[in-house]
Amino acid sequence: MDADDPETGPLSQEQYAALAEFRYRLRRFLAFSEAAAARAGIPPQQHQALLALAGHAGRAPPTVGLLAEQLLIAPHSAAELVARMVEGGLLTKARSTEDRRRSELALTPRAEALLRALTAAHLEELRGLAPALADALTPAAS
Amino acid sequence: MDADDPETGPLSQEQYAALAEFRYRLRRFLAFSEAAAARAGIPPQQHQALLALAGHAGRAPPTVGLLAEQLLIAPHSAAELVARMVEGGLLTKARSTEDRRRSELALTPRAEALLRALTAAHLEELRGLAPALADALTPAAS
DNA sequence: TTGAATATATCGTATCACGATGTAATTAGC
DNA sequence: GCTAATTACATCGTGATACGATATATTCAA
Repeated sequence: MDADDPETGPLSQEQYAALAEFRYRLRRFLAFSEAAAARAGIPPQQHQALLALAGHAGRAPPTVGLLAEQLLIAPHSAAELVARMVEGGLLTKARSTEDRRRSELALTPRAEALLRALTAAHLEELRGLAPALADALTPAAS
Repeated sequence: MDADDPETGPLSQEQYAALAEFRYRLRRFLAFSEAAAARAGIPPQQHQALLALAGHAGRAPPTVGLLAEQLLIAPHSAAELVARMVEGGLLTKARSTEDRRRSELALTPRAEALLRALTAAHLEELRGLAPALADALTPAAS
């Protein structure tokens, strides 16, 4: 643990405080996000899935594997997530005709409406948070 | 859901992509952090607890309730977390003499060493991440 | 002093991702 | 074109952790 030089710089109290502050702000943002998703009636991870899929639009049709990559979860966890979302009427899943191992995913109209409202709220929230986050970040890494 | 104007701005594809990118970078940072904690041999939440407590130093002695506030978890969840950390030799817990309902918390030497190494690694990681995060953030909220 | 509020603790539960494993489809090597 | 290896997704049982409900101890207010 203290194998590789725990004295890599004296690590001032200010640095602990700055990093703690940064993580606190991050938690607040994530809490805001989770609350917003909950108000919209979906689990936070499903919101993230919708955003990742929508953010990918324009490129190749998104698959279960792509979702796993974007959310940093195992492929079989993504498969379970997608199953829940299909059951919840947020996604449609269709075997790819080119590679029948793959399932191509698409947002339902309901999911698109949810994501639109959630994204607007998040952009609004970030407008206020961005400066504070940047501030907490810059002195920490200086 | 689409109760309050889902058309608050057309929400371009770029905005979805930018927000998705921001969240992806956030996930990568959090994944880095969790991996670093795991390498140090502690659960990520225990690392966050150590950081929150250390970042608070200089003010009144930290308590279970303060930890709950900083981590955005319920007081009784913080009590459970602290119990695990005391058992793991990371924290000491002592009833306050002023208000015997409170438990004052302190890091053990082992915890301080762990946190020192973890914080150094995180500041290093943030040095590289900060610009990218800021970039992903600014256009999103513009 | 009695009741309300505060701080922490305990117990059972639910969620969600994971590990291990399995199946179907595609590709590589020959 | 046939077998082996790889890729993509799926299923089942498990574990960690935060929560709700509740309880106890302590302090504060009137």
